[in-house]
Amino acid sequence: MKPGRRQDGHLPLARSELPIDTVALARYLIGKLLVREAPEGFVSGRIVETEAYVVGDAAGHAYRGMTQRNHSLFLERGHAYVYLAYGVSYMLNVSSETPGTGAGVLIRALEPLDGVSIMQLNRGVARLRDLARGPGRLTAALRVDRSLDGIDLCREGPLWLGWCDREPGEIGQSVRIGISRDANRLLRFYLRNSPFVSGPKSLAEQDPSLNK
DNA sequence: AGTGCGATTGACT
DNA sequence: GTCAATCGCACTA
Repeated sequence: MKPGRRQDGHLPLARSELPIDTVALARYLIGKLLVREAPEGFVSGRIVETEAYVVGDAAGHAYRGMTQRNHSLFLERGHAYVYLAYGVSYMLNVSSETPGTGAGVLIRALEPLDGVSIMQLNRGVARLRDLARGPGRLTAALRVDRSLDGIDLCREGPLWLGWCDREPGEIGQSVRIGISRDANRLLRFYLRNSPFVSGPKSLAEQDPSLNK
């Protein structure tokens, strides 16, 4: 890579490299790139926080079977499932497991890399740390909405996953954020020491057995 | 047809 | 720290 120049020639992740298992995929995606090619320009970020919504998970949208909303969760791994949460924020998931099985990984936070000025415009916020820290914030920064639901994230297009040549760093684990069912499982993964991670990172959260 | 409830965020005390 | 906004969905009747 040439010094002083951003490397934009990223390659999409090969689907064959994606772990089929949802938890393994959630870990795997930490440190990878999320790339958005929009009319406004090229935007990318490094994934620093994910959550697994596994098979048989009462907190998962596929728990009660396939519906019109969640059918993308049942696609072959590496497809986008986008839905509107609280009528306010779009959530971006990567489908996992084998075709016909409903499970996925929620992307919860990005470290902004390319297109920072575009993200600032989309978010109406200037501070780098606040651009994509949170699942609803990152979709706003990247202009991800239901129109991107179901697209293949393993090939170049409006939204895709890419390789990152930087070392991921140490990965932390904790309970998931904002859910009430199946709430004690350690299915959230994040880059330790990253300021771009959402939510608390207390010891107690990382290990609920420390709670009194 | 009506109801309750979120995989959240931003504004405010 | 608390709380309202906001709407699509799943469920009941």
